[in-house]
Amino acid sequence: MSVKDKGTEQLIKDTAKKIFFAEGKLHATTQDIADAAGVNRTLVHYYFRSRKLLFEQVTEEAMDELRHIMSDAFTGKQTFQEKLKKLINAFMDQTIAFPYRELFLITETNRYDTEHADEVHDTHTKPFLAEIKAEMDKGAIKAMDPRHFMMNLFSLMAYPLLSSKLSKGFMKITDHEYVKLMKQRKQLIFEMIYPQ
Amino acid sequence: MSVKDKGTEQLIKDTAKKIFFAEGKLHATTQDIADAAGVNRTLVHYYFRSRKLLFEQVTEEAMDELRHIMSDAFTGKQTFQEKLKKLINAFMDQTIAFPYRELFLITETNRYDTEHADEVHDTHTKPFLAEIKAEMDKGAIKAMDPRHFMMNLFSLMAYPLLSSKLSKGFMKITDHEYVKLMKQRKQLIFEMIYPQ
DNA sequence: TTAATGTTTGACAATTTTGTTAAGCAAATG
DNA sequence: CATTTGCTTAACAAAATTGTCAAACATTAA
Repeated sequence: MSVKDKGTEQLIKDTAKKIFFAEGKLHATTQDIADAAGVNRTLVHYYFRSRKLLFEQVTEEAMDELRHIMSDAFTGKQTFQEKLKKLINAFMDQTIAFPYRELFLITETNRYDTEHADEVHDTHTKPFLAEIKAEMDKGAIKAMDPRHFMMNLFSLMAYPLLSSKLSKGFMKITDHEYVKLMKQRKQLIFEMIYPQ
Repeated sequence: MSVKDKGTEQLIKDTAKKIFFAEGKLHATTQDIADAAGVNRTLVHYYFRSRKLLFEQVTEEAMDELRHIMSDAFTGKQTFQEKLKKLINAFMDQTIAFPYRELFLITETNRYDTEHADEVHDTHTKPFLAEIKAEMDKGAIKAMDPRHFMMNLFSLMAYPLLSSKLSKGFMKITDHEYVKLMKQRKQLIFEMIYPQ
């Protein structure tokens, strides 16, 4: 099923996500989005009422996507090591496709001072933190505040893709080389986080 | 010398940096900046001609600040270990004060497709990468592409501060606790990067 | 076919943001 | 004291962006 076949509403939303999350153009106007989607700008208002509501919907769905990564990876009876690999694999794939998704969320939450869902913690994050703690007690990974562990993990996965333009400039890395480096990171991050 | 005493031009620039880099309000208008600085908006145009020129100046100075961190830390005859500590200390302090500085640079470079300074590499980054490589050859740190090492380092330093709102939400961390965690990271990052 | 329903469009209005101008003001220089 | 100079302001103009509306169009059901 192509992007076009999903109907105009979905097309507009997907195009907005592409512009925000993949291209990192956070200042895109409704006109920019309509143009990229190849539709009349009025349709943005027809389907979403206002620019703000489109943004809110996109933001909410992006938050959901983030939430689900952890619940997807950390359910089931696999070992911690296997779950961790699954998490790294899924998150990296998504972040390669949409490097600026979190950047969008951060700037949007800074824009208006919206507090975001609290129940997330209990359902998704808390079990994850508990498993980390258990793994530390076993001595499998270095003891530290599990929240530091989690921050380290997500930092190593997200930041290099978020800052690719800066990194390319500072380290003189070509686009081609950068892709190669990013592909190596799944394994590399696992080894840093979970030393053999 | 207080912020006010530096003259209006500097005051406007400093206020803009505070809004962009400290508060992460990337969509701030010239009116927002003028209000925060307590001056008439016309002064923004008087001193900087246009919004775009103010942004370019702020961007350029932020790039310079980033460049200097590495040259500052990596000149002199200290050991690699000492230089690394110096770098972590300086970068973390700056990032705690201005967590969104890089976020601003990333979105601005995404906005217009500006290529950024190449000579940076030779003067600052290349010697740093060479020292990393030497340290790996000595066996002091785990062997990998030195560029990965550098990415890891900056990821661990920058990302948790950049994403503090998301992290606080997902892990239910209070503002107070977050500050405490961030203060611990200087040491923690050094230990992750440079295992004893 | 006709009516009903949902979709798309262009023209227009409103709002927000940026940029310009001329005049006022204050310090300091002759 | 008069003048120059740089700084500041309010009022206005221009541009960019968002939002509205009625009419045209297409699709489906009666």
